[in-house]
Amino acid sequence: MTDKKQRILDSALKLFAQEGYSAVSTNRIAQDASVSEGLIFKHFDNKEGLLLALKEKAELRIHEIYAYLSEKKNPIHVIESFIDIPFTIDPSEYDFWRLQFMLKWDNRYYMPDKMDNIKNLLTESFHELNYEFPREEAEALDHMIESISIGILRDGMDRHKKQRNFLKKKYKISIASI
Amino acid sequence: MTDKKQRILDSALKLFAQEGYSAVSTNRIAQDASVSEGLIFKHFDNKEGLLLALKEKAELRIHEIYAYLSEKKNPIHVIESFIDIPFTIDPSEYDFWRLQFMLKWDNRYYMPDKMDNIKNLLTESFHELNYEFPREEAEALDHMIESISIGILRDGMDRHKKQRNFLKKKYKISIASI
DNA sequence: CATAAAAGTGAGTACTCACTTACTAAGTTA
DNA sequence: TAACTTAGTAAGTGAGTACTCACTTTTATG
Repeated sequence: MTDKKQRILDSALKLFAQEGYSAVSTNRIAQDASVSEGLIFKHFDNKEGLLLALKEKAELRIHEIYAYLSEKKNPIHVIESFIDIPFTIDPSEYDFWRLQFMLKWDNRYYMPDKMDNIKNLLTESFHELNYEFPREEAEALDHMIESISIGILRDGMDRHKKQRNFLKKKYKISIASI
Repeated sequence: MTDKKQRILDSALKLFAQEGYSAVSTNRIAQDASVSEGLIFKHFDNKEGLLLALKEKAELRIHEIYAYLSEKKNPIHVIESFIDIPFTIDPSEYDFWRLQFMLKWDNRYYMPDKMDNIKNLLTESFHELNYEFPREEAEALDHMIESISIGILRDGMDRHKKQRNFLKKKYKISIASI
């Protein structure tokens, strides 16, 4: 990965995440990255290639998260770590995740849930803890975390911090006060 | 509202919801509505005017929902009706709501939550029911309903039906089995 | 060092974009 | 019925679009 190729990806990610894929021209990406427009096509064939390159990274990251969760032995720890996910994203990665969430609305690039593995892990965990409806419990928690993630990506982490401890309390994970 | 003006709005809504605002040209809208392109600008000034017309409707609908919830006297009924919301949307309105959710990612058109009134109503309800953290409880439920709504808009209602009764059970609303 | 491949440029290309203009047809009202 | 407004059209407009191509510069390797 050359320096300029990386800069193209950085600029594309930033602009796509801020304004949407269709609203950003290859010209603007080139300018933002201080690179000739032609270079984009040398490296990524076409505009869509740029987007696909960004999506590949996302799949890797999701798999990393899954791997991290699945090595936990205690089901309580799986649930706790899952709740922690949106609160441990580094703000420098917000653009990256924002783009992934935006793409979920685009049928062309929406992949029917890569997160399913993680949901299964949660279901198992709730099952081990003898919850009555582990599948539904997992979906409910997943929904909350998805929605909290969206909130954080849209207006920062501060407004959502309270939810973290509240949820942990709800799932009887021992920690400090709310 | 003339027939052609309505057809322009219908086509714009459909195409914006399916492919995103920026990805749809006024030319395509005109063709889809079987209308001259110029007429769009006669009626709505510019492309953005089209979007704003669609957004106005959304604000009205959200207020209707709020009014409907706020006339419930029993807090249990407020919560139950809130859970019901995504399951009672008519599929013919999916495009309409899909567009609203998509626009939440667009800083230019995102209005810091028109849903706040509804969240306050939920908080009051949980308070009346003596929940320990009514505010957080309301946010959690709101998050779940938002995320379920997104799921329904993306891949239909069937996959999410179980969640409805599960949630009602969780909030001790008397109904049949899950 | 010679050479070939890869990285990078910038001026083009055909086409699409949102929007305008000049116009006609169909009401509506005085 | 004459004057005026509104609905509607078709053919533009210049700016911007994704992408190409002929070319130069840099980098790696035998």
